[in-house]
Amino acid sequence: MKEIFALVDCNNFYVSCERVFNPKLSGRPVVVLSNNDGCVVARSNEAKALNIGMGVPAFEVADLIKKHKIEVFSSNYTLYADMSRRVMQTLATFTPEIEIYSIDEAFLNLAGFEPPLADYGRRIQQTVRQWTGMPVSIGIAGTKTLAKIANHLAKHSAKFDGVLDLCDSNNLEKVLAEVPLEKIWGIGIRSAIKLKRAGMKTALDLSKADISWIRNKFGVVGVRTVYELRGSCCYPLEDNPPARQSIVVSRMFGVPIESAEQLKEAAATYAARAGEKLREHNLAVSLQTVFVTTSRFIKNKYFNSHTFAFETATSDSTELIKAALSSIDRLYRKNYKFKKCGVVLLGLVPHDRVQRNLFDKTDREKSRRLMQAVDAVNSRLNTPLYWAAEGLSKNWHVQFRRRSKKFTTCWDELPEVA
DNA sequence: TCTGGGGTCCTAGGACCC
DNA sequence: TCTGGGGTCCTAGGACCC
Repeated sequence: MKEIFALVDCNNFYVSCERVFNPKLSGRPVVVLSNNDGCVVARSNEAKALNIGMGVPAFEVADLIKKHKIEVFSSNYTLYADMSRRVMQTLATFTPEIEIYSIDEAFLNLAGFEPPLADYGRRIQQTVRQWTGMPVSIGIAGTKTLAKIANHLAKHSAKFDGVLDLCDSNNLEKVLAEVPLEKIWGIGIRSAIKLKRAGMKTALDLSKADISWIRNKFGVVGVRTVYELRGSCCYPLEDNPPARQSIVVSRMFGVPIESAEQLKEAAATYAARAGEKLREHNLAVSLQTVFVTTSRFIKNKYFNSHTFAFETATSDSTELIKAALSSIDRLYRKNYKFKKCGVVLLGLVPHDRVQRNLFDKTDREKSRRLMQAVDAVNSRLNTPLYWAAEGLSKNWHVQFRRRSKKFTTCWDELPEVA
């Protein structure tokens, strides 16, 4: 059967999450900032209209924010993750064939559903709004790349009111001729520049490009994009997500770190968090890379990384922390202002398929029970257990000065009705 | 003064082997 | 001066995504 994809995408997701619990924000310009309140990562339509760019540093738009009384929030990942879960659960009531593509997007397979599919899309849209408060846009088409385009048009053109089905479009060429290259899924800034140099301007141009030329310039990824624009499906629905390849925990510091001790606290903190993620996914790790870096924007730059190989794959935070500390011993240099470090776990294997080393003397069962106990306690407490190596004061810690409450996940922070 | 975080896939090139 | 051919595996870096 021919594939039919619906891409459901939450509008301005982080901003919409804030608005669900703070209705006064509706109709007002709102932005949400990244960690340390560094960059703008979400904007309401009103903020976009005021020329607040995506990803711009907050200090660069400070004047605009003041002038237009823009509402500003720090990221509240706990709230956003919970809202995402609610939206995805709602979508799953419409079809079991769902691929959660990101925190705010999912592909649904609508093959076999009775047309007109736009009506069905509208029902999905209304249900999500009613059950979760989240506004979504829906694009429907025969390939994921075309569904992305449909979604983009649905969101930005008032006449579609948030839902567009390109399957029954008899003038697909006319639609594609309106889509600039940069808006195509898989075409980033580099590829767009190369394509423009070759005289192309729109998705229609790219869909008609010579395949061997594309293969030569953009590899198989480029070829797939062209076929997808032509309506041939190259990316099927992944409703059984493939095993994860890596786990990363990295953060910029609230203030620069100069001492080895504090750098170790940070590395230990991130290693512990990486260990939690590892166990959440029932994985063990065989390679751990730790990297440290100064700011990208200063003269005296330094970046370095070190990789530690575990003899036996592990998911024990104490082992990750120990390895991270030894990595910092090699990476630390005096007289640098470190701005960021990170822990990367690679070589992930399912926990129940770990190959024991012949000379491994560790009591794996004891370690597993300890980690289970720590995770169980931490899932219930607001002030979790942590390892001594993480340090007590953490004055380098990431800062969130304007964070909203955990409205949906913390009894002490429920919204109040006056 | 202040510039995010976490992922994926692909490719080219080197090491190594027969 | 001349200096195999082909395969595999690994890694770093590029490009992209949200």
